[in-house]
Amino acid sequence: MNSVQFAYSMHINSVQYLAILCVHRSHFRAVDDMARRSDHSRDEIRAMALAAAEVIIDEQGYATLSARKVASSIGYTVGTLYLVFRNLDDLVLQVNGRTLDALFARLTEALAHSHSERLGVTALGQGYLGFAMAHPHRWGAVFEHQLPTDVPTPDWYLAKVAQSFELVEAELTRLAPARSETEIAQAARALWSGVHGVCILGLTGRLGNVASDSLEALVESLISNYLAGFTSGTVFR
Amino acid sequence: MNSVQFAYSMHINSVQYLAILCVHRSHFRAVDDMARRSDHSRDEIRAMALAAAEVIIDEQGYATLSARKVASSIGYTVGTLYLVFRNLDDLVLQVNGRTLDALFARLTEALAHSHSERLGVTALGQGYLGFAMAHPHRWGAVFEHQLPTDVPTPDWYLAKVAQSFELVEAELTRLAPARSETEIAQAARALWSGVHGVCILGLTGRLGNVASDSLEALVESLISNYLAGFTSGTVFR
DNA sequence: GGACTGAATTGAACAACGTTCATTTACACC
DNA sequence: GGTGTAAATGAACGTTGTTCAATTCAGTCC
Repeated sequence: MNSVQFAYSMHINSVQYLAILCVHRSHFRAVDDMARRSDHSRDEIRAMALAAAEVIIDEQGYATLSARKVASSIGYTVGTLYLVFRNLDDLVLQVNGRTLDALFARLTEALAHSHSERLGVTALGQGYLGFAMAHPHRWGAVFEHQLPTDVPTPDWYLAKVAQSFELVEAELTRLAPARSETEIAQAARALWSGVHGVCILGLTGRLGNVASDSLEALVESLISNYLAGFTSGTVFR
Repeated sequence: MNSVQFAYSMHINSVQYLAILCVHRSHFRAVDDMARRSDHSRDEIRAMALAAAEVIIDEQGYATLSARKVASSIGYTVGTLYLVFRNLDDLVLQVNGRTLDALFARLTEALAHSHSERLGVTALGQGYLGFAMAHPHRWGAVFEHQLPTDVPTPDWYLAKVAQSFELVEAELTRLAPARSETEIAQAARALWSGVHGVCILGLTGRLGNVASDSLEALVESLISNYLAGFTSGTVFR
C-alpha cells in the first residue's frame, strides 16, 4: 500500500493528502475493490476530482476552473467527471462546502485561542479575515460562484454557512445577555456583513492599496466601535 | 428627426432614451453626417451598444451578457462591436462606469434630502442600499466583473469609485471634526465596507430570507452603533 | 484459451462563448 | 459608369459546459 492509498483509507481530507503527493489516476490505485475495468471506485474519483479542483482554484482562481482541466489533472476525461458529478456547479458547490468547513475550523480555533471572553467577537472577525487572506482564491470561490437563478441552494450547503454564523451569535449573546434573540440576530448579521465587506473590498483591491495589517485595523475598528454602541445601549441620533 | 435622434442629440443618457424606444439600427439614423455606408457614427454605435448592454444586464444579469447579444440587439454583428470596443471587458467597464455615476447621483440626492446634518452618513448608507436594491443587476455587475489579473483598472474608473467614497469621508469629517485625517479615512473605509457587505450578502440571499426593510434596519444598526463608538471616542475593550 | 457480457471509460459532437480578419458591400467622387 | 475606400460582415479559431453512442476491457463461463 503506497502513501496515497494510505491517505485515502485514513479519510484524510483532500488538501492534506494532496500535500503528500499529486493526485492522479496513476498515483491512486484501489487495492481490494471489485471494480471491473476501473482503477478507482466512484467515490475515489469523486475525492480525486474535488482535491484537484481545490488545487486549481487555490493556485489559479475560480475563474480559470474548467471541467477539462479537472479531468485531465486526475488522469481521466471529461465524460468521467459527468458520471460522478451532476455538472460543474455540483462540483464547485462541494469544493465550496469544504472551504466553509475549513473556515469553521479556523473560527473555532480562533475562538479557543482568545483567552478574554470579551474579545471573542474580535477573534472571530480577525479569524475570518485571516482565513480570507490565507486562501483568497478558495474563499473567493464561495462568493464568486453563482448557482443558476432557478436552482435553489441545497440545505446541506446552507447548514455549513449557518454553522459559522452561529458562532458570532453565540459570542454576542455572551457579551450582551440582556438583548433579545432578535436583537442578537440583527447585530450578528450587521457585524458579520460588515466584516465580510471589509474582506471583499480589501482582497479585491477596491479600497485602494490597503496593506493587510490595515485590513486588520479596519476589522478592529468596525467591531470595537459597533460593540461600543451595542453593549452600552446608547443609540447615536 | 425622430424621437431617438432627438434623444441622442440632446445627450440624454442611455437609460433615459431607452425608455423612449428600443435602440436598434433601424431606429437610430444619423442625419447630417458624411458617413459612407453607415447609418451611424462610431460614437453612435458606441452609445447604442452601451445602452443595449445596460438593458441586458438590468433585465437578465451580468452573467448572461454576451457580445453577440449586444450586437444583435442593436442590429449589428459581433465584428462591428470590436471596431468600437477593444473587447468585452472594455464595454463592461464603461457600463459599470455609468452605474457608478448613477450611484453617485443617488447618493448626492440622498444627502440633499437629509435635513439633519448628523444623519448624513445614515442617508448615504440607506442611499447606497436603496440604489443596490433598485438596480440589483447593474449594481451587481460592478462587483461581479473582474478584469484579467494583468490588466490594471483604468484611472478614470478608479476616480468614479472615489467620488462616492469621498462623500462618506466628508460626512464623517463634519461629524467628528476633531479626528485626524487618517482616522476619518479608516472610519470611512470600515463603515462603507460594512454597508457594502450588508448589500452584498443581503441581495445575494446569503443572510437567509431577509426582507428588504430589514436590510435597511441592518444598515441603520451598523451605522448608528458604529457612530456611537466613533463619535464618543470610547473604545470597547 | 477463447468467446461472451456488461460496466467503465472514452472522445467526438453540439451549441455558445470571445476574438480576429479576409472578404464583401455600398457609398462618394471623378 | 468606374474606381477607391471606409464600413460591415460572417466565417473561422480555440475555448467553454454537456451529452451519449461507441469502444474498451475485467471477469465469467464453456
